[in-house]
Amino acid sequence: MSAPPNLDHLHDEISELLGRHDHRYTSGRRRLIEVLAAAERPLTLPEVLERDSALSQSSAYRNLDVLESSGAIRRLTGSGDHAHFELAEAMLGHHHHLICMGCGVIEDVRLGDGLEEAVDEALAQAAAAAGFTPLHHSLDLHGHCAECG
Amino acid sequence: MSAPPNLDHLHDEISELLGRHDHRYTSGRRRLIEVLAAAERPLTLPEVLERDSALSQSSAYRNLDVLESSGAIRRLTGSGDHAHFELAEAMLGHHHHLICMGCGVIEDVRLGDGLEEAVDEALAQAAAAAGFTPLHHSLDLHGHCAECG
DNA sequence: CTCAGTGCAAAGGATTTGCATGCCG
DNA sequence: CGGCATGCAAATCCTTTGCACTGAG
Repeated sequence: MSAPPNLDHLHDEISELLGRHDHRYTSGRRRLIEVLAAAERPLTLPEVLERDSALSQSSAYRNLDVLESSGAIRRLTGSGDHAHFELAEAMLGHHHHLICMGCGVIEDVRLGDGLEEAVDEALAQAAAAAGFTPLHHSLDLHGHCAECG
Repeated sequence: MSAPPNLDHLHDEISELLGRHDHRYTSGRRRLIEVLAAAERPLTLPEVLERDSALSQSSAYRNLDVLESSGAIRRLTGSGDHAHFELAEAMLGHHHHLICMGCGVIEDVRLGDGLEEAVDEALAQAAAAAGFTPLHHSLDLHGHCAECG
């Protein structure tokens, strides 16, 4: 579950998503996906560039935008200066995040289905009362990682 | 509970918090607190300045930092370009947020105590397994507000 | 006096964009 | 060919900082 799916299948899925949005699955985009798929946690842009030095900053940002708007990846904000990127839940499955308030690192966690359902239901009610149309929820734990004590 | 506490009492509490951190409760800081207390939802810096034109941008940012580090207010990130600010939970009580993906507006919501406890317990277990020290959780619903359909 | 607080203007820094070129379909 | 994609450099824009000044104790 925490392991990424087969790479060939992953590329097929992404290709399909991009095609549906009239975008090409170019080599730069494929490299981004491979970096994210190989990572064990959400990465910042500098971390992505570190792991594949052939990527250029501006194209990487542009392609992460394209991948995000096509539903292939997810952008996480709120932890320090840099946004973090990870494969979308369609690929990784629904999960949440542990966010270190010291160094900003983010790790994935999964909770029980029962709890997820209870949360969704409670939020759906609150949303309805406020005139909101719910799309998805995020549930993060803020604290300190092992390194930051 | 969703109504802010009595203003005098609020100022006393903030004053106490600031004093504990060796900061003064100056008029600029008082004005910030009054704007946030009067708001029905978390505000961005431009929204704060709009509501009290006597505030200057840089001092407002500086004072919001001081207020945040003293535990008087909370900074919310991840919704659009601007951070949002609201009184800390010590003042407003524990709650969560509905975040509009269209216009970025944020509204407060409260969930049942039972659910909160279940969430905390599940997160505490996950955190322990990952070597994280949990401090607090955040639970947001992302969707579209009534305006953004 | 002393030192935190203030405000203006300028700097910082993550992210975005203009533009000329390259490449896929 | 035609238009999306790329990459460099420059621009944007929220936020922070330098510095000289003011005010409270």
